[in-house]
Amino acid sequence: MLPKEVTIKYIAEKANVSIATVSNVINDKGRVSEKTAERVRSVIHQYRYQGNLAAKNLRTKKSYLFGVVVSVTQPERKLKDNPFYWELISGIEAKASGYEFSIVLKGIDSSEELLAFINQRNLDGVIIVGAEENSSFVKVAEESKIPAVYIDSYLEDVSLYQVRIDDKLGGAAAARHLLELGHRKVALLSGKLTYNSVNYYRWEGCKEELSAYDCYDESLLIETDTSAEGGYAAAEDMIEKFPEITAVICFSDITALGFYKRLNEKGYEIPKDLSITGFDGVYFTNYMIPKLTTVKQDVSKKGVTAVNLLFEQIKNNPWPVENRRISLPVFLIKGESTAPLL
Amino acid sequence: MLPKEVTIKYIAEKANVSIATVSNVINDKGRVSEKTAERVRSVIHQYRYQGNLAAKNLRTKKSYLFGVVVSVTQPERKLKDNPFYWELISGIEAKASGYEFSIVLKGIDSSEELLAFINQRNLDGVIIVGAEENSSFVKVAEESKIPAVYIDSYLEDVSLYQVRIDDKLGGAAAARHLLELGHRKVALLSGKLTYNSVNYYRWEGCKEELSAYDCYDESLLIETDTSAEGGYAAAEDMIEKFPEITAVICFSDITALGFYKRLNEKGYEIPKDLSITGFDGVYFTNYMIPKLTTVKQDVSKKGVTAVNLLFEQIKNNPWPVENRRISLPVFLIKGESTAPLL
DNA sequence: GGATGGATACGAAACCATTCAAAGATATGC
DNA sequence: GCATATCTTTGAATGGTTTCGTATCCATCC
Repeated sequence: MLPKEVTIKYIAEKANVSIATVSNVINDKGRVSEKTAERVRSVIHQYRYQGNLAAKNLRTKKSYLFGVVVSVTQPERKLKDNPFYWELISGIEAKASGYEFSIVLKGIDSSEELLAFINQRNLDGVIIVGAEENSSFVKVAEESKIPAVYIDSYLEDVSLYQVRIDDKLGGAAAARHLLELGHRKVALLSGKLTYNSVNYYRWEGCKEELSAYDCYDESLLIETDTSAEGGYAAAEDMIEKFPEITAVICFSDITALGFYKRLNEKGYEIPKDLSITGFDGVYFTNYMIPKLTTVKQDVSKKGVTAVNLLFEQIKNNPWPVENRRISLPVFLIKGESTAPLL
Repeated sequence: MLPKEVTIKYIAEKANVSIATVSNVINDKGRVSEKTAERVRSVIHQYRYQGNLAAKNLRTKKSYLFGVVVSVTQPERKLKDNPFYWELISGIEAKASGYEFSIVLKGIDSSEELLAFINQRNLDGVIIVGAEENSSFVKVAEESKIPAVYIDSYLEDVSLYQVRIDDKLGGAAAARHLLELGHRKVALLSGKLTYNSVNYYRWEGCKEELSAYDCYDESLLIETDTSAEGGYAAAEDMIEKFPEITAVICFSDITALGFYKRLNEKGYEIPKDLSITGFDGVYFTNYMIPKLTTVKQDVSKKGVTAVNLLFEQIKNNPWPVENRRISLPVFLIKGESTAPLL
């Protein structure tokens, strides 16, 4: 005959010990004799006791939950249609599950929303994707003093934990690849190019590399939305205004996707008329026609790394500041969207 | 001078009322005079009091959290690389946020995992994506007696809340479209075709429509993985074994993506050599070249609807069983991947 | 003036776990 | 055999909220 709810108290009674002892057994506090512990464990098993997380949470102020915060598109409040996020979350989720943690996915609109989210939810930590230096998100997360890891941010505060890729090297790799193929008129298709953003460093890498060949041209730098629509729209402008360009470095695969489309509509052939490179190496790049040459990152690993960093903080195992920024490598994947300049 | 933690007790003291009164004000229980309520509210505001969710959760057994359960790929434990999921979750997240709920995203591997997840987390509800009739996931969710909504399931138990699209009609629409274009040798590229699955009904729709023209051919039904790889691999087989086919209905956009790729490699042209249709209408179909003809569903709305259904249950507002299955419409989007048979 | 009743405010229990100090039990050493 | 040290175990406090039943207040009416 099971009681309506099997609590620690119930287990204690059945095992003929105090509540405290049961708690000690569960949490492996070690001060319980093996004999007693065994008995308690068997009762726990018998009644399938599973601690009440809410009570535990209240007492210990730990929730075994952490937030994953991504910003949402403005008016419609939708998560951004970039498979990058899904791949990232896949990595995060897998790793977190291994630690008995669950993730709360939250699209955030404003810093107030973030603050309320963090404060109310008793989160044990938060992973913030793509916050920028001056963004209020960063301040909020810092002030609320919960363990945080920033993905794809370039924040100057060295005490913050950050995971990113070597964006600059990636940009440089794409540029070098095109330069080696003989291209000299290379356009850059960036997302919003704010200082210290992912796009900023990709741009820097490109710029340095192109400059080395003396062919960097500021007017060929286009900013657009990091979306397929953005790429599509940019293509329109670009090919009309700058007929001389022979290659385009897209700072995101998804803009490359849109770019392809518009180019195709206009009757351009890739890579014959124009060489294109992408960035990120999300799964669909393998299926683009022609296969996209792209700077690949291990997105899933990025998520895993962020979770690891979060746990180091949660376990109160602070790292020396010089190790708190982890930069993962990038790999240039040569597809068929780039060709030697004839 | 703020106390370390501003609790309801603290507010009560500052407002010169009892804890109970503060609680009543917060929860709009209405037995507080407007004068007192106003005073309490002002103190709450002054100290930026935000209730402690853990305590509230313990007391009320509500967590303002619900789970979104998707199954994971088997060995690597990764979320499936289909943008469909992300779009779905986008809808769910947006709607849930509006209700002050947060979503816990969980990749599930086994029914034990699901059970532990539901029991421990004090979830107020759970949305289960793509569970099949005989799946242990369904049993677990049913037994644990928490409000649940099934997305993309065909479960016979009429008491369960289910959201899906009219898969059969969608399949029929795709088939009819091709038939109208003159195609008679139409292959079907399905995902795992288990009874009462989404694929099953898409297949049924196709079958009936094709049969009406007396051209349904069982041997042209191919099962594959619902992934780009699956589509790619299937294309290989199909075009070699069945050179007579003139059109292919893919039961998922992502398989169509893989199919395109392989076709392209083999030198086939779409739609000249083969007409292709997809299913779901995820964002990238607009950017496929040629643009994919596909049976579109409003994925985001599907998520929103599921959340609504969940809330009806949470608010203990059970619906008559005949309204518990919501079937959303599908729309045939004519792209450029289908053409009249010459 | 006292009884009546509705509106308002409150005290205390309950939710379920963890934790700390202290008590109880057992073992050790002389 | 006794004092002391070491393990085990426990009672009680604690965390922050909701809720139920009761107490208080004040106005109204006879």
